[in-house]
Amino acid sequence: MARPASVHPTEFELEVLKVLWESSPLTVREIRDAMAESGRDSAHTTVITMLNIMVQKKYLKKKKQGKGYLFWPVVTEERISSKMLGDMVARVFSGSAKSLILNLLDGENIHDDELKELRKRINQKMKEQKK
Amino acid sequence: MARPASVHPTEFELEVLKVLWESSPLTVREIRDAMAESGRDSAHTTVITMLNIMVQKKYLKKKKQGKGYLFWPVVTEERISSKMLGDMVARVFSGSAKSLILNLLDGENIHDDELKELRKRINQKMKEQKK
DNA sequence: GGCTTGTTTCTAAAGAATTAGATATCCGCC
DNA sequence: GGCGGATATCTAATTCTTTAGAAACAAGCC
Repeated sequence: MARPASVHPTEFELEVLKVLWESSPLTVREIRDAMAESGRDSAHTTVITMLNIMVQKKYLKKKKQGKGYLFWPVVTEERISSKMLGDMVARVFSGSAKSLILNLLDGENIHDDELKELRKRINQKMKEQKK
Repeated sequence: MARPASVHPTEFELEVLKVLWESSPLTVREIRDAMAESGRDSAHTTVITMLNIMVQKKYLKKKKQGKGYLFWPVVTEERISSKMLGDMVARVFSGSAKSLILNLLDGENIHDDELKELRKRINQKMKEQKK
């Protein structure tokens, strides 16, 4: 009878993960600083709170080191990205990955050389599926 | 000092929108029933509450008709989809639409004829950009 | 030992999302 | 005009997310 927990990392959690995917393990201070760099300047205690929640949710692990703790991710970027993307395909695009891609192609987001790369990858994929 | 409002339609709101994009305008009862069909069976008053919130948020408009109201969307599916997708590209894929698409292609989500269609669309796009 | 500095734990506040009951209102019908 | 059924409004409870202060604790230094 209330709001359900998000199945994906929340906004804050995703930012933490991005920092740690870049380099880990890190201390709270290092994480805090990296997040402040990219615009999210939270209090030290806030970051600790969130990190502990993320350990609870099994996104991270921590280990005592000296005064404080070191944190590192136990989920991969690929896995999280795929899950979030899959969810969006299902929920927003009624299960059609194709229509999602068409939507992107209609935007102005993709460079010429990137298009070339995508076409190559599609051809490859088609060959594989032939087998 | 609290959670910021979502810039996108929430889970519930998206389900309402999907119903109304399919066919509109509809009464509360019709919306409620359609949502129950697809698995979300809420109380009548819950649906009313959410619909009014959505009118406030400018997702819908309503108009008196007989006893009750008729509701219809004032945002298009394309617009909402693009926004949500753009947000995901930015937040999850660091701004690279290409890497999002590659992620999808690596899955097992796309049929052969769909791949063909995508390739066609990419070729088209490349021609356009040449100009 | 006690102070400083940096850290964590405890606690709780506030807004957002979701839920829905109790109550009020409207409209057609007898 | 009043009753019954359908509808809407008001109100509030619950949980999640985000925030961070106050207090506790650890470690090195004088």
